Amino acid sequence: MLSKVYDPKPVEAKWAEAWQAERLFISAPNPDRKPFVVVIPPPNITGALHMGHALNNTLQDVLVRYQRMLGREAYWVPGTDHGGIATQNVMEKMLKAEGKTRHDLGREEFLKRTWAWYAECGNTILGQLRKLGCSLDLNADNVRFTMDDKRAASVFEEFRSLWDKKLIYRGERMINWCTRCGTALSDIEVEHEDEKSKLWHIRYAFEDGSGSVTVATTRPETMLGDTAVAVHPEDERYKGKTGKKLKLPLTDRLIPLLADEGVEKGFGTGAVKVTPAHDPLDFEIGQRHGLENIRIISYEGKMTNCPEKYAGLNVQAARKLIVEDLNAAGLLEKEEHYKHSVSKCSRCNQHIEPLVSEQWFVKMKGLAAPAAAAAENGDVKFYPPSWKKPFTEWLGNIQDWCISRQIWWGHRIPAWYCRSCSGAGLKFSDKGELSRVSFAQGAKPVISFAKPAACPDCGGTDLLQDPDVLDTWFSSALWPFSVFGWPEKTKELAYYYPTSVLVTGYEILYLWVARMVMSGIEHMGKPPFSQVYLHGIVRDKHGKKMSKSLGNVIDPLTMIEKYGTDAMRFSLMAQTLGGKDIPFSDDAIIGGRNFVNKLYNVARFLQMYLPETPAPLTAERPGELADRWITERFAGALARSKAAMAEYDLPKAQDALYAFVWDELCDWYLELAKPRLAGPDKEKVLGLMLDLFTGALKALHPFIPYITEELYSTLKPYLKTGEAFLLKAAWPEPGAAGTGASAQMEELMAVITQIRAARAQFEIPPGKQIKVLAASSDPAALERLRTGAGYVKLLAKVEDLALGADIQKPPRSVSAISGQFNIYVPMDGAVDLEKEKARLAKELERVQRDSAQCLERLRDPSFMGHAPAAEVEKIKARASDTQGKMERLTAILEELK
RNA sequence: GCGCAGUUAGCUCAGCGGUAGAGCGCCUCUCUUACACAGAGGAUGUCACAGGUUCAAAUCCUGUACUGCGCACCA
Repeated sequence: MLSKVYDPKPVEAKWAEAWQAERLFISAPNPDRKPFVVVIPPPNITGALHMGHALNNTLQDVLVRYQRMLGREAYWVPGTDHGGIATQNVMEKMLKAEGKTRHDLGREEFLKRTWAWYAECGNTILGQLRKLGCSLDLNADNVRFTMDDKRAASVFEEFRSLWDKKLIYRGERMINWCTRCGTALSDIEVEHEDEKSKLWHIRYAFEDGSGSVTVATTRPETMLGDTAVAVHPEDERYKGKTGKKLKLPLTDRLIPLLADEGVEKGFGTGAVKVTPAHDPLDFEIGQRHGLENIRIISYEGKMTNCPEKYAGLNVQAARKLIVEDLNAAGLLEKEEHYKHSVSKCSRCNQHIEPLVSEQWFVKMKGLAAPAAAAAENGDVKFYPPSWKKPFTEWLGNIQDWCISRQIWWGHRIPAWYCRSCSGAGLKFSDKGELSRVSFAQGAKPVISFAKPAACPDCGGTDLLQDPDVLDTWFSSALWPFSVFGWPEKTKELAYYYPTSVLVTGYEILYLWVARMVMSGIEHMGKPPFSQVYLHGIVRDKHGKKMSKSLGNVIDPLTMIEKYGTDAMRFSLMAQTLGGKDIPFSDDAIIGGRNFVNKLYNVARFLQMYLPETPAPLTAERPGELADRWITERFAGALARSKAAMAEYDLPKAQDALYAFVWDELCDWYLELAKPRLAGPDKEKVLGLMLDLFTGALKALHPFIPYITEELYSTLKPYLKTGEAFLLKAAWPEPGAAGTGASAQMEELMAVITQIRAARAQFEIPPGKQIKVLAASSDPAALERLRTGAGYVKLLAKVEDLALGADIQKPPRSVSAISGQFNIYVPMDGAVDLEKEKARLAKELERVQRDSAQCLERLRDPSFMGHAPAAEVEKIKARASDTQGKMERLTAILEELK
């Protein structure tokens, strides 16, 4: 006999291995079948998988396994993402531990190391996906990487084609600069956070001595780059003063006071200092008035282009010193506490410096419009649907996308410059490497994947590649078709594109999903998927975001080690609803583990009765009430589960099966079957149990693949037909329901429950066989109970069940009411009369309340006049039912007096 | 500031017009040869608040309050 408790570890390892070795998850174009395609959101190669990955990949796996069992040509395409800044940061952290920076290594050596890291980390991630039970073919020939050769070809094609269409351009714009990461970022890689700060009021005096203007600012240090002060054109306070010059404090520069609609009259003093090089609004004002952009903060975050005193200071230090100097000069009018929103780098949490810089951009408006239309007209559908609006609104307000990053790890921008023709447009580092490019100062690009043999203008051969790399999302945007070899016209691309559903967290809806939709339409002519399933974030049990600093991180691998993969998957699926965030804890997993153990024990139970030498059982099936009932219940559970799957309601789909197995198959049917397994019906009953249980295993397989595959493999030899692997089996078809067995069975179940309750409350020892009497004035009901007497005797431990229309309550007995029946349980000794009275009185009260409610409604003319007939009938039936119960209860209570 | 979600049993959440539900936790009994990772029984709720619609509201509408999340140039 097997152990009482299931040990998932060896079982999960065995099947994970077998599935990969047999290559059961590989797919090939098959014109006879409809494909079901999912591309994995490729995990960044930044370390181990976390709980979010566990959720994301389990969701996909459930969908893919389910569709595979429904007969679709299922293909879930695996891969990893090079992860741009995120990965570079990981590398830099490791270097820091060695006391080095990437500059100590140089670009080439740094990239060599990162590729080595990719080999290591990429494999770790694939191993972890395998552990999660993902039905991904993880053999090397099937795994993609966003920076492998084929994907590099896709990225180049994307760049070239957008460049040719003039959708990629280079220009000087306000961008978000992270001084820690040392690169530009796109707008959506910036997070906003409220921060306590101060609002400083600074006085700028007019050149002509006619007083002054006071500006309010949260960033006094940027005043060194001011090129104007602006007020609203209709602000009375500044009537006649605009156009005059102001003396910029701490410098010898003069700046104009000008009028601009962008200034809000109500805020502060109504006058705003204008620093076009370091503030987005100021940049716009500057553009409108032709102001000069004076960059006083360097890419390193240090003061520059300013009086020597401040040069080289970091922003914080400069702020402190400047405030002191202004105060000393009597120009600081006041300082107030102020809370405002600051920009932070989503990768390293450092403050972002907005600054003007020449970068590569993609023009987005024209790309966004068809993507928004696809969402509007339903070509791309969202689950939950509430994401459609934010999606289309974001596309509607889209800004151009800054795609160049001043880092090393990534797809290098395929632009080359001739050293002699580009002249002053090329800037070099101390080491003589090309460090920055300026088209404004004369750099001329040649777009090419490989180094061009010669400069098309002068024929020179000294060409240098652009030092920047592309935003990591630039390659991710192509993922649903680059994985199939685009721009090559492969047969995979033709068969699998567009994919079926994209499953991802809502936090990358704009960063990734929107861009995939745009590039899919642009390059393939169709959106890359028709459905988007957006899930929430896995949080700790209190709903807090998991983070290393809070110490509340739950590691999926630890959970798997402790409870098994199936248990973790089960509990994740039980909680992921409506795209909401998921509070997760050890406690939550235990329910999953217990269920897996329950299944395991059902199999153990069956094995006790199955012959030792496996052979298919008889094809005959039993047909008594319990058999018809359980068959009907299974059909219902399958139907509910299937319907829920169609709506992406995975918890409901799973729960329907869970409830069937536990509450019906185990708690009732299996108990009822026990004696029959020792009798002549043994093989037929066993056959039905095997049908139902293996059916449930199939239906549950997408959720808990390991235990179901394992149990199926042990039971398969007893089945007439069986597939080699459960995962290749067909998902069971719901059979017919509504044979009437349920109502009849439930009547008996209610009687059993009543007897059990009486036993428990009057402390009749659980093992003791008792005598029970049941009376009813309804002969048909009595007949039904007579037929089902065996069930009652078995499950309520009754050795003698007396039935009759005129049965009287025996003295020293406990009473209960169930449906049509008065049930009496004679007691050995004296009955605690007070307890019995209290129990019945409580029941009477409940019935009375119900009855009164029904009668009141039936007396209410507006109810009778308005409610649908069916509803009225229902209430009438309830009224008569409760009336009967009341009378019977009252009679019993009367007798007890 | 604008928008979107949420507010139901101690906890996590279902239910979304016709008698308040599940899982976990809690209490009582039971190690009955599938399972104590179990079985049987039990307790627990002005369904955030205020209005409205309706014969009937946890469920629909309006508003308020909190909570969370997006978006936003208020210096």
